[in-house]
Amino acid sequence: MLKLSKKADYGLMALKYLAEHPETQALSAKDVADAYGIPAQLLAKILQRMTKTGLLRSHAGMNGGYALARDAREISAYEVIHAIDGPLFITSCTKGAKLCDLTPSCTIKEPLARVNESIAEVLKSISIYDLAEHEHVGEHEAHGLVLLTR
Amino acid sequence: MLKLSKKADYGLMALKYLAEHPETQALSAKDVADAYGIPAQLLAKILQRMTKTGLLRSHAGMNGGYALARDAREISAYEVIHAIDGPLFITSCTKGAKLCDLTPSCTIKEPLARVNESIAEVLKSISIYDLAEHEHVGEHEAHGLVLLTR
DNA sequence: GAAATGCCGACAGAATTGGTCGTATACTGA
DNA sequence: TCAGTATACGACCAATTCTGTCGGCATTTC
Repeated sequence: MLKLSKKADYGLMALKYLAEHPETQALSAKDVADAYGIPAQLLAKILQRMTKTGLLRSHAGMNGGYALARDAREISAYEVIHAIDGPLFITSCTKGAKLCDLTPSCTIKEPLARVNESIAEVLKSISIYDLAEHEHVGEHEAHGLVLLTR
Repeated sequence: MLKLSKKADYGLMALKYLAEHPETQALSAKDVADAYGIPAQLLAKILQRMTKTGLLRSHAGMNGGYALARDAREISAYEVIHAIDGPLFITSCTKGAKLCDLTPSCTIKEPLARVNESIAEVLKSISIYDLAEHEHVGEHEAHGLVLLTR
């Protein structure tokens, strides 16, 4: 429970991969899928989703593919997850429309909404850049991450 | 995505309810289920789970039921969720046994594990007591929660 | 011993997620 | 302008997970 969907995982992996290959103009869905052994068509759909929400730029045709729409530092894990899995988040009674049908049950919701916020904050504080490996500087970067997310 | 299971929700609600009725010796699964309109048998199983992990004390027979095993302040949301939904947590490739079967894919895991930690910390910082309503002192308590979970 | 309750495993139905297929559209280069 | 490589997108099937139910048993009280 409380785990990311595979799609979100794939999405994060893909962005990470793109972030690690800034030299290339664009990478096709297949390129990335092959790199990680992800079903190509599925990943394609995921990338398309992210394109629609402005995280990626796409280009059809030969040598086409996807590229980050912004600097990896400017794309948060939160955005990725949100783009792929929708509005998201804790507390199964997704508020918005009507409350938890039955009874004034969900008195729990309100406090949990705060937990929600906290988690969102954590995810927002992580960027794709943080996920990517930066040529063995890893030692230090990793340390930074610890502080970031603590 | 990333939402609590209904079971976890139910569990939290039930504990909250118990915390709000400290005067009674024990409340039966049915009592609680009726109070919130939750399927009684399902809730029963959930309460049993929590009993096994030591969050609740149970007592069979007439006027039996469940009661918190400790002060509400000493039971965290984390414990509840953990008891109900198992070991839990982010990153779909549940590490433990083998890694993500395919390729050295999950280079993402490591950084996400930290996110995981952060979320766990947040959940650990919330107690059942925080969820319960304390006779209109609410204003202040709620404020405290905000700070807590920032 | 009967009623109320907890305990537990098995299982069925529902919902969600993961993954595939087919087709249309766009771009590139020869 | 044609062939090949890509993305775009909707429909759909398959697999898994989650929710909820049932049945039988154990324990306690009256």
